[in-house]
Amino acid sequence: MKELAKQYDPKQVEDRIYADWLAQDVFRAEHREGKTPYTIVIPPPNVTAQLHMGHALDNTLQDILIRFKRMQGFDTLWLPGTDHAAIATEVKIVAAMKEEGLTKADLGYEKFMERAWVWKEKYGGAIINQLKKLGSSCDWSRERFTMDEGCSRAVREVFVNLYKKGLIYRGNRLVNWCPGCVTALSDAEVEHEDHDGNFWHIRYPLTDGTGYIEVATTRPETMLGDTAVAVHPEDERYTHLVGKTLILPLVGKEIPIIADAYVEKDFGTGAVKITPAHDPNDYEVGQRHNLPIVDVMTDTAAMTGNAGKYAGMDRYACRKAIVADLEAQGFLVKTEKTRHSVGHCQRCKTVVEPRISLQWFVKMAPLAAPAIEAVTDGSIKFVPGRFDKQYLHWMENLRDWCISRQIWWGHRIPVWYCPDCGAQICEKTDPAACPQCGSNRLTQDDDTLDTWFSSALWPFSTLGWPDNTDDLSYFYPTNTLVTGYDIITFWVSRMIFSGLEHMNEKPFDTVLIHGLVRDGLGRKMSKSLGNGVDPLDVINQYGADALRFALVTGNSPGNDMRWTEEKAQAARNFANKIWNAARFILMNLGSAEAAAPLPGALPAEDAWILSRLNTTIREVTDNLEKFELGLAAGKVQDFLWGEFCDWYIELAKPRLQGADAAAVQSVLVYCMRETMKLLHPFMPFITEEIYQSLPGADGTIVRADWPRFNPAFDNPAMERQMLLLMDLIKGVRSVRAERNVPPSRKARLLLQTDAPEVFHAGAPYLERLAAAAALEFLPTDSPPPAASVTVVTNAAKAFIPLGDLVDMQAQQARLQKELAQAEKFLAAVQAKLSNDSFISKAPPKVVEQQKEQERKLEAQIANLREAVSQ
RNA sequence: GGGAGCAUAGCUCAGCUGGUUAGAGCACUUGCCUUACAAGCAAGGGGUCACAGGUUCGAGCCCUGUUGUUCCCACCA
Repeated sequence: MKELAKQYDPKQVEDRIYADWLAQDVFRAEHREGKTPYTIVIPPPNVTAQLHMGHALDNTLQDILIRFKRMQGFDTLWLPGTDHAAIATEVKIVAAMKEEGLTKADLGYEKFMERAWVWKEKYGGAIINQLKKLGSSCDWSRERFTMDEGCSRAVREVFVNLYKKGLIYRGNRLVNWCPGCVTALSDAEVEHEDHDGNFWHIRYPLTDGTGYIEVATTRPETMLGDTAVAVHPEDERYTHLVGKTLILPLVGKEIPIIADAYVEKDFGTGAVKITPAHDPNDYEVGQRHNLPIVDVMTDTAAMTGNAGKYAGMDRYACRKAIVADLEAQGFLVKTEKTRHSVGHCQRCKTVVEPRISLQWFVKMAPLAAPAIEAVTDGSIKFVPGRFDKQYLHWMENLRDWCISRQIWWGHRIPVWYCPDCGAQICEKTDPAACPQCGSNRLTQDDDTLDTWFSSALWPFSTLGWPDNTDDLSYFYPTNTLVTGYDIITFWVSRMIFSGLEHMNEKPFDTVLIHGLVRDGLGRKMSKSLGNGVDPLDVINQYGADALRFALVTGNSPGNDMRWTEEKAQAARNFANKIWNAARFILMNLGSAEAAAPLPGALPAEDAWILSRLNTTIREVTDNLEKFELGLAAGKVQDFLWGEFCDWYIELAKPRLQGADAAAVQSVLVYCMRETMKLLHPFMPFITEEIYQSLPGADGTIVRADWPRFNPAFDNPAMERQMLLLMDLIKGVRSVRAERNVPPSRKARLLLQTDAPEVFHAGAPYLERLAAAAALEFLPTDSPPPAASVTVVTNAAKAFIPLGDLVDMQAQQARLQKELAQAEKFLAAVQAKLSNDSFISKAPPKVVEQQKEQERKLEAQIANLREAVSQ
């Protein structure tokens, strides 16, 4: 027998086992005759990301599912990869260049891209190794990258197809513009936040000198681009002024007063300055009234030449200057404090500026319709179901998707322009010359695509699409997508309409949504707060198994969780408990024959634990099928610790010295092995280590058969019988603890019972677990022994002669209290049973439970009454 | 302005389609180095399941309202 350490050390185990798995290639997906595929595509982390707790949770959940399905015999594929994360990555690269005093303009496109790829090679892949530390059983041979050759080809294919269907178009539109990243953004990439600001009331004089109109704005700098003032058509205060003109203060330009129902009469002054170039609503109003568009801001939010004397100023400096000038010239009526929503760039947090620019868009309405149907008709299910609403609400209110970005790191828009004839060419292969005029002076569009454009294709681009590969036909559609609720809009929704559009089939059937991992105070983990927990530190200190188990226990779909170190400690303690249980079993095996098959006729305790194991198998499997991973983890833990360790191993101890040692050994090994399988998806490393060391191990646990419910082991009668014994043991322990009797002080145990055979068989356990020096049976009608403590269960009365430790008065009080409680409970049970509507309406099973309860209580009360009167 | 979640023991949270006397971990109290484990064992204290109504034989769970809290969406300048 090999000597195992008393404490489990994950460091001695995890890396070695992971290396073994890779060496044996056990994660590789196969196409086997007669098997069913089960596929998960990883939400690709940003290629230069560092593993954080969100990744740890997301990937733990995926690994649990894929390991479970793999053991169930599916042809599993967990397809890994990374995302180029266009803006996020480019921001990092640009920041690093700045350290060297370089800008993108200094390098130019080609040199910048060279640098970017070098950067990607250098820093990309760290996250892949971190996923491996976590134990992720991805098929690494199929690892992909959103900008690799295949994914790029898929992007090109999709763009060209949509272009030719007229679903991609280019237009000069008002879009969200980030002056920090200097690019357009999609609506989804703008985060709105309430800010304190001012509401400036400004007087615009009428051209004819008969008065003025007062407007109010939170962004006075945009007035330089005003081309009208709008009022509500039915606002009596203003109707007589519609059609007249105003002089725009500071600018001196004449602008019309128009009527438009967009204006709310009761808000502000009821008159709105209209700046079509810098506000989405004003843009709409401008379109309706054919107003000119005056763009007053550059791509970095400085003022343009249109801003007159303010040209070149930053937007906020300009705001200050404008307010000062308005005040100085008497146009400023008043300044109110206000709180209003301000859009920020998701990546760099810069305040987003609505801006007119020439961008590419995807026409959403035709794509959204089938994507909505797929969820409403149930062919794609969110778990939990309430996320349907979030998804549908988003999908039903979509505006066209702005997909062009003015950055370089990404997929270049595959459109060429002919300077000679003005042709616009979009084909699957790069055009050498203009198909219309033959010009060879074609230039490609400078823009790149939104990073989500490529990740939207992830479930099929990674399987080889547009080629009809074996992987694509076998593994698509995928099965389960696991992700956080925070990217349903960015990613999940776009994968759904993309899959339906390009594959004619949904990309997955189930979307398992999880929440955020927050800190111990419930705050989001963030760099600025410095409250982030590094999963690698946790792995280093407690092990990957402990991290995984801590993340999954108590976690329910869709809900946020708080991370505290205590959770890791608890999980680590559990790992140690498992380790020691295994150590105990191995220490007691003696020889290898202990792997013998289970004996035919089983003693009560063996039948009991096998029945309990059996039930656990059924429940855990059921929970996993229903994506109740946290419940499943809890049940394995309860069985392993609370039943197998706390009871069965203790019961096994005396038997291991006796004649049926071999039988006990085989039950111990059997239970341990099956439990390791149940636990393997959650704690892959320690379960593999133990599985391998148990006799009879056949290869890796990764490919072991998932335990199945075995009707032959289902044994409620034996479970009931064991409960009688356990009740008595607990009762004896309780009274002894109450009197502070140390376990070393053994005492005789005298029993009065109608089921002596049960307790006779359990004698060794009573001696060991209830500190009984000897077990004796008294006739049921004999008087109690003197100076003894009395324990009452529904199956027995036990007397423990403890001499001077016995306090008869306290004992009477305790028994009276127990009796009162039992009687109260019985009364409640009998009230139900005497209620006709309960009998007639409650399911028979529930009625039977109550009757069983009544029988038990009556037996216990009878025993208690006797004990009290004795 | 619309929508959703959460509210259960001192703390963090489970509680699956309503069905025994509401659970776990941590913390706390007491006793144990019982030859797997002190990261352990045993025993124990601690909850009017936010509040108010309702449905039901039966409600932590379903319905209505209230309060508190978190989040998502939204073009009131």
